[in-house]
Amino acid sequence: MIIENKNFDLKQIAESGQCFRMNPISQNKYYLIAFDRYLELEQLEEDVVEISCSEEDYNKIWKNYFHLDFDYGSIVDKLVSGTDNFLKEAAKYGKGIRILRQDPFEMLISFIISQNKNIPAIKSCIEKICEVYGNKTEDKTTGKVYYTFPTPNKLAEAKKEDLRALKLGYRDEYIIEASRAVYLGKIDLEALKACSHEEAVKTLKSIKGIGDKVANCISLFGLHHIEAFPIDVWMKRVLSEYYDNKFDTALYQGYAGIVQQYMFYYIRHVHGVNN
DNA sequence: ATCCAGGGAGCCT
DNA sequence: AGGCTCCATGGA
Repeated sequence: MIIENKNFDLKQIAESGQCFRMNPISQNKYYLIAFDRYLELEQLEEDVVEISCSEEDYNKIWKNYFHLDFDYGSIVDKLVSGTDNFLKEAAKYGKGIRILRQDPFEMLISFIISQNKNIPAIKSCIEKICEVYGNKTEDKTTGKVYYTFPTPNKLAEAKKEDLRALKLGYRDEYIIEASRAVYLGKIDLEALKACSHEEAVKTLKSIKGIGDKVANCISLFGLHHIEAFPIDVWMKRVLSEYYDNKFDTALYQGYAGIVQQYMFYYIRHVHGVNN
């Protein structure tokens, strides 16, 4: 079905570093694996996207997933007409980005894997985990075969040596411990959606292998706390090169995570990163 | 070949 | 609170 929505750009979303299983098929066309489902999307024109799903699934799942009921335009307008020159350019450049509502457990594991890796390496590790611990599935609409993201149970039972064989490095025990915490109910990810961002970060950081940055990414991309503000090497670069390390997130109270995504996406572009 | 990546734990001031 | 060092590995 065809979706018309402003500030909805597949390329920008796929390259924004928040999702690791959305990749190009051809020019303007992407596939996405999320919630055990496979989806194809094509950017027909600016603000017009064709999605390979029924209207029912769109309303039930994907509208929510892409945060399409939220007005990004007013935030972009505010930044573009504001006094912060870096944000002015950043918002202009990434105005089609949306913060996805992704599966919390998938984000938990994905961002544990992400530490000290570049995005292509993260993607490759995640695909390997899915191939070994996920379910092989065939999409009825397109006939494409894909692997779902593993359940907490499956990863909780994984052996350290087996994960190490997938080249996850020292993150193997972090993954197993985090999966056990979720499987055993010590960490209730659904409950963390309902509580505050600060409380969620505090709880996530109690898991070994999760520090401030990863916790903020999980909070932003998995729990949809859009006030989260993850600071990675790219954001450190922005904050020191453009703000003398004095950026005030309080100016963007309640939606700092969206501002963060514009900054992250733009600074990588400025430095010529192409993945 | 060398550097670096959507970092964090452990240890030291 | 802030600064080291080490960690395992692949992409650029």
